[in-house]
Amino acid sequence: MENLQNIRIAVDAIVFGYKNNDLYVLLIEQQFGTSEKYWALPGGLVQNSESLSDAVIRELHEETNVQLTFMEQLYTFGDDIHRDSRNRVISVAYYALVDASNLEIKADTDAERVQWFKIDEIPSLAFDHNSILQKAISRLKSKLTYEPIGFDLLPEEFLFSDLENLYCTILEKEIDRRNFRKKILSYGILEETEKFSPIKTGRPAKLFKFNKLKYNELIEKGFHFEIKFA
Amino acid sequence: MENLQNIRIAVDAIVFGYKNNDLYVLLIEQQFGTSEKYWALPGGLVQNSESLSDAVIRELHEETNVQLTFMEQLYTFGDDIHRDSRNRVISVAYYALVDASNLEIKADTDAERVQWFKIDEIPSLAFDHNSILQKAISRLKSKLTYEPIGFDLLPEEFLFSDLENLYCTILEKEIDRRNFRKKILSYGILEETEKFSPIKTGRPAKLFKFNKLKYNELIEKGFHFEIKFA
DNA sequence: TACATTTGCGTATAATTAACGCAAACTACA
DNA sequence: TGTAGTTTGCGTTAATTATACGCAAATGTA
Repeated sequence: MENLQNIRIAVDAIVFGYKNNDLYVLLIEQQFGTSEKYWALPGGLVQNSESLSDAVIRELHEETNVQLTFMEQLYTFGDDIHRDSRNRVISVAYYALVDASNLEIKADTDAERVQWFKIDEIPSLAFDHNSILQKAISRLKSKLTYEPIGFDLLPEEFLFSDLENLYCTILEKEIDRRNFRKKILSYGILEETEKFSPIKTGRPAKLFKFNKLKYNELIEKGFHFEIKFA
Repeated sequence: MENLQNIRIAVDAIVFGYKNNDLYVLLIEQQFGTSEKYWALPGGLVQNSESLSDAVIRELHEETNVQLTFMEQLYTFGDDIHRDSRNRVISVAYYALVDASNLEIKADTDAERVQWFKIDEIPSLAFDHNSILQKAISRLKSKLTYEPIGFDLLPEEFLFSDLENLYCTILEKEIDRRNFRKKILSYGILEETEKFSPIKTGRPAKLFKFNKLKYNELIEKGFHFEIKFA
């Protein structure tokens, strides 16, 4: 009377990068059959003896060579039982961040292309990947407001104006530069470096670092990071 | 060269109820082998042609007869590949709320007992269900502060003091009764009824209703529900 | 030297949160 | 019938936080 379960389980990754004041996502080109090609989120089936997060790491390593700075489970997509037309596949989606400022992705092979896409220039993707991506974007937006994950999209040392632009572009909001700076600095989670920006226009700007240790200490004491805008 | 995937996929449900100023969770007793019995979260394997959320509803219906007022995916547990000692099972956990104020759960059979447990009197559960439950509790706590799901734990018509107690007990915080009332009322998402509480002590209290329509209208306009305490 | 540009610090005002006072409306009981 | 006990419902004030700006400092460039 045992009714054998015939459901496959996959992982998919939404990898975000921030570069030149724009948010990007990493896509790969997949071949279906002999002619059809589709851009899709990197991912694939989970192996029998690897954890879900290991599966994501492995798939990303096979298909790209990005260095993740943050990764978190997003959602499990399994309500549309025909999301993959060939078999029933349930997908556990993870979203991740990288410092894309100076990043080379794996060279293209004939079989597979890998490419950064601007968030507002996403093509029609395979399966339900467009809606998965939408969910990831909305999670990224809200997470950005209550956890300091913006730093994971920036280089180790960054300008205040970069951080500010990151928030503006991703959250698609105007923001008062001076109040933003005041607020972030008041938290005491940034460290000033001795270095200055190499940019040659306007007053030279200090480079800052995110002090994760200090942040964790504060969290212990009940601190709560929050960035809100009107 | 196809390596057949041998992973099962299950759903588990964390059902919360609020009764007599205490938070409860619904557990069932499972039999392992001939003698071992363990309390566990309701749940089971997903069928080939049902969606994940349908699977949760079905399992809950088979094992209990609770009427859900809210349900949402919590997390997918699949990093510990030995979480079930018999097979590799990945579990998609959902948490749900019910109005437990006047609720009969399904009568016990010999095979299976169903019971409400106070949140601070949870026994040692099967598999990794204790840690799943912990994650659900912490999600419930944070969700309570930024979405009006507290009403889903109360009867249709409730006293302000009930709502207040619900927040106090679940969040384990003191809270100024008067400021809490002021804040909630200022949102304009509650409706006063003509009725009064049947409680015979102190000044008679009005019964209130949550106006979900009004709430949704406000959300459209950019409203954001939030309850914070020191 | 004047100008454009961007950084970094400050201040005034509005809005919100936190802390508390107290009368009203009931029951219970002497 | 009146007094004590209890809970509700509405208020006021002080402290804190958010918002909206002003402006000088430090560079490169014309």
